[in-house]
Amino acid sequence: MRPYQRQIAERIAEIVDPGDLDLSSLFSVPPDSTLGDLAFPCFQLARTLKEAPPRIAERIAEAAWEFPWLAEVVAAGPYVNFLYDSGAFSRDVLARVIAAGEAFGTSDVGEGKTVVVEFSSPNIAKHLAVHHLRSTMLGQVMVNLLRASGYSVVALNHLGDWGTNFGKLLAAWERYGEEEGLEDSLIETSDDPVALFNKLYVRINSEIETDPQLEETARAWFRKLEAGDPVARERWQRIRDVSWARFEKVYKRLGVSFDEVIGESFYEDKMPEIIDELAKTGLLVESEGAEVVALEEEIPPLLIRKRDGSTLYGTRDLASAEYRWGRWQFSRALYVVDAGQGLHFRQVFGVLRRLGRSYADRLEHTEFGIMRMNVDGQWIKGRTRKGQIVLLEDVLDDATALAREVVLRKNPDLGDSIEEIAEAVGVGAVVFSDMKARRGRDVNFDLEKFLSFEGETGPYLQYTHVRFCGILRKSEIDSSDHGDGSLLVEAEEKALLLCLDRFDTVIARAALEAEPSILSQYLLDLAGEFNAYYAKHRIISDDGDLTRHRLSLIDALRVVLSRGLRILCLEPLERM
RNA sequence: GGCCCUGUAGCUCAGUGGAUAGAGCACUAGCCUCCGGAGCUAGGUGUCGUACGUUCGAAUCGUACCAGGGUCACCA
Repeated sequence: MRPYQRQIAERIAEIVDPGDLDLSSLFSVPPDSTLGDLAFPCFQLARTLKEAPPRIAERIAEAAWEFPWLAEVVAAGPYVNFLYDSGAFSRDVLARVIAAGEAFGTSDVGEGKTVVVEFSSPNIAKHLAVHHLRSTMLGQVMVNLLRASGYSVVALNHLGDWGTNFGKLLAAWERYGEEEGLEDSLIETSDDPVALFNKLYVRINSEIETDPQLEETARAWFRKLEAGDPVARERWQRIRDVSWARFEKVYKRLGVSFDEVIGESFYEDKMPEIIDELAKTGLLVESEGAEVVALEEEIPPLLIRKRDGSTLYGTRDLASAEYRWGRWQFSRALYVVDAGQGLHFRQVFGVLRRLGRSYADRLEHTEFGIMRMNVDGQWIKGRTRKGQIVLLEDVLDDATALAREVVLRKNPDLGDSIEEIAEAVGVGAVVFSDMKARRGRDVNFDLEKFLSFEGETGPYLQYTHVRFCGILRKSEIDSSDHGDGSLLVEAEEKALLLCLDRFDTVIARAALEAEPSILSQYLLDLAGEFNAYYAKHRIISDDGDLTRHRLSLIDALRVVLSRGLRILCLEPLERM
């Protein structure tokens, strides 16, 4: 809690006896800034004190308040409103921001704790598509938020590199690889080897429909892969390598990186152990020829082994949870996976709970809404098979091209840096539009909206940052000569300082709730407040003292916006 | 049908049980002698899906219902 609020809560506790009521959780913000900066509603106290709220409010307001930073304490009906002294408040907030510098907003609540965040997790032999954007960016931003809160974080990519479909791919490779241009020696040097794999996959799927025999060939190839057959293994490894190389290019553009890339294949030899345990404890039961673990009444059992004895991805998720716990002893483990898998995770977590795993309650499915594609005017859930897949790279390219056009029009003399700026603005627009709404909401993939640069958008935030930089540059006053803020008494300045004051709690809440939009909304708020202020007041004026104090505010705003943008994987620019 | 999620302005969405529910987009009218107009200001709309309940107080919590979406065993 912020210092002012804590001190006020303590003082109230001296004036009236709160019993076991936690006063600090009761504060709110007055609906109108002219009423005050902090409000204390007396309803809860009325219950314990058996006294009317307005009377309590009066008693509190009339008591002695001797904090130098407090200008006014007034009772307003059942509320007590506190008005900070503008000069003192400004000085205190700015001093905290300047002292912390780029570290402002960070905390140590997570110190000594580890959080594992599984996100992105694309399938190899395919391209990253727009629908991967959500898991990828939400996950990376959660990682950034948690790190800002002092947690040690493991950013984990649970690569989809295993399954019977690779049997199909290997069968296709053997059958018509050469004829499709997949000459062995050329794979690594090909422009787009992943596209070749895609073609093979599509082709064998359509051929399987007319020739069911081929299905058996594919299964045979997968068995070879499982058994460690050198040819199968080598080809699979190459598919994995070229796919990863391709992913990394996109990840780099998005500011995404991983500490660990552990594919599903990794858990192949780790499943028997947990299956044995399930069998020994009697949880594993036979059902319709398959082996399952029953769960509570309202959710269906988790399928552990198919009729043919092979495992499923649920089995792999059990093994991966065991592995992660053993290796990291996490205090939280997040699965950044779409909401369509809600049942699956409830089943997996449920099985671990039935096994008595202490860590089961630390697993969180931080789900997000699906991305819908517009097909003939209808918003539908994207399907890879129908070929309407939109490549993530293409979206980023479109965004960058459009950004380049706009930047060039608005600011033609940026020289060589135009390419970098266009990339930052374009990608920023796409990323931010995905971070803006609560993660649980479904999003319609509307390219026009993704590429919008006006209103509540990424470029708007970047533009605001550019303004900060422009002012600081133009003033030619060194930051060591900035004022302490005690001259900042305008209402708009108070609003901005209250905004700055909130930053650390915003980060903390966003990390706790694994909800990037809390930060996005906050930054929009900050930028909006600033732009209104900027239109109304001059920062650099003839009044040298006032100028120096206002520059101090601008510098603090720049620090916070820059840090917030970085956490959201947007680049804070100096010019655009 | 069971379970999960979502219903707030024409559209997209904010809204930690507290005072008169807010932004952006779209539409209209303004604002560059002056820190970057990707901006700002002013215009107006709401049975907060419906009903009942809990509470001093409900968009927020509970129950039921309505509507939309997701999901329900041998894919991941």
